[in-house]
Amino acid sequence: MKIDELQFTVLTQPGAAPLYRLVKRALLRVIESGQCRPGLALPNEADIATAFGVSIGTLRRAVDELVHEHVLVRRQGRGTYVALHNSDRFMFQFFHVEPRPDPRYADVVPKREYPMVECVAFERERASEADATALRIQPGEPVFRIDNRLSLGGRAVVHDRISVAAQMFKGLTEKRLLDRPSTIYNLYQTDFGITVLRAQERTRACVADATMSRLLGVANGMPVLEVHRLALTFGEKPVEFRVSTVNTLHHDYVSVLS
Amino acid sequence: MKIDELQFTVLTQPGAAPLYRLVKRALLRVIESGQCRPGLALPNEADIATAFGVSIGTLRRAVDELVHEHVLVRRQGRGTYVALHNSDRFMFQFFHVEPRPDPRYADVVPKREYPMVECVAFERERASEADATALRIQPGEPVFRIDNRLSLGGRAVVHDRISVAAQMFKGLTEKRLLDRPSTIYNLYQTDFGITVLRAQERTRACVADATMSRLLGVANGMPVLEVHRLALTFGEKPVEFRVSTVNTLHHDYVSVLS
DNA sequence: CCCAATTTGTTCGTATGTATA
DNA sequence: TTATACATACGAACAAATTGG
Repeated sequence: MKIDELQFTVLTQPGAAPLYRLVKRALLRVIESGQCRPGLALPNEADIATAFGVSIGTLRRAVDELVHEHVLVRRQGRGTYVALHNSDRFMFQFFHVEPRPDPRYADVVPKREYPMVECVAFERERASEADATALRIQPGEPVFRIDNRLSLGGRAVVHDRISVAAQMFKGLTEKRLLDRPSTIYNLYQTDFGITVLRAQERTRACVADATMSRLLGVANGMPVLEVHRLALTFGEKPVEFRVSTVNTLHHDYVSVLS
Repeated sequence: MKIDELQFTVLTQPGAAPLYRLVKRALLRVIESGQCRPGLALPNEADIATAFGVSIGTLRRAVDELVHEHVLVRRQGRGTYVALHNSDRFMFQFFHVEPRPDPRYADVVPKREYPMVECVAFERERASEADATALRIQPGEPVFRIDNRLSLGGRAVVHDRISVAAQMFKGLTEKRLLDRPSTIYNLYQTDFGITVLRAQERTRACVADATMSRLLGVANGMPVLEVHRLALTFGEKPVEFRVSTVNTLHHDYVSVLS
């Protein structure tokens, strides 16, 4: 990507936010607008800085924040890239289920494992009340509903029920979903230009109903974890509402507070 | 705190980590050593920079990282302080239980509420296997065991079973625990010089046993959330092992992935 | 294998703005 | 008002990683 192919504006009104934040927002607009697709390199820092009419230090500060928010990725000697959702980094930013460690080998860090994903159902339905409030659409509006089953070490551990607004994912089909080469968030990004930046989760303990006990191979009435996740993109816009049901008999939901 | 009262060293061997990281570690050593107690201000940036023999930009970069890790707090026009564990910020860094929002009022952000804490038991016991592996001590070594019950809106929601090495908390008594003016992590910090920086959690769904159903007022056999938390201080040293049992009938365990 | 070009990473120093006491 | 301290912005020089010749 060359600097003279980019359309941008840096609104520099006095008394507003610091300059590096204006630059950051300008960069965000460039990225959101799709002028610089995920995976592509930005022009080099010196060129962007002069094009924006700011010093290189100011530009670097703006880029620093975007790197920290996983919007950009820097590689010394190569360039700065729009972040792609296919690396381990992004896979495990949103997948937190791990086998429970054997207490006898406490110091052994359990190796994070890629889940095997199996699509159980793909439907076009009408948004439920819960879908609608989460996705900020009207109840009854069309949604795609995807049911996936995730396995670790050959054992079914997680069931995901995913709802996305059909409006936002025009042309999504079961085939395209099944043929995706990487994660589902990578599909959102490459095929629909939607980048999931962060997610809110609400977790609770529930009892496995008949369907879940069948899908996860647990006894009926066993306690399971239920995680309600709302995934957001730029501007806090909701992208996906997902209810994950986790069999925590042999696995844990892990997180780090820092 | 004046600059000439500080003992410090900046090991600057060529080929090592970048200078700002060496400065960061030097600052960490100063803080860990207790020369600068939590709540106190550091000397101003210019003085620290000249004392360390680095530029102000380099020092600021080191401080930036420590601020990001909640070790330091900056206040424009006032100074830079060693972070204290008494603010909302730190309270809610480690407390994530919120009332379940009414779906009819989805846009209303539930106001975060301070839990009412009630000490149910305080004992000096011997470390179990689980305590020992988590806290990296020998099984049978003395530990303090604290059982707390937390209520939100007058309803008991969480039970915490806390284990800490007696070795590390010499002189802890039930009275000192009960008389604490703020959170328990604030007590660790002010009375024992131990700052909890981050924590790892493993969450699973369980069935309430007789004790828990009594303490939390849930029916026997109801599903509850069980959160195993290991709290860490400087150098990844374990401080506290805690098992939280959460009644998620009317509350959620919330988190943000970003 | 080494060299040169390119790009980000680190460090320096200075000047000015803004919040606080 | 004044002094102090952090915040922002600028620009230069060199280091380190990467790539391609």
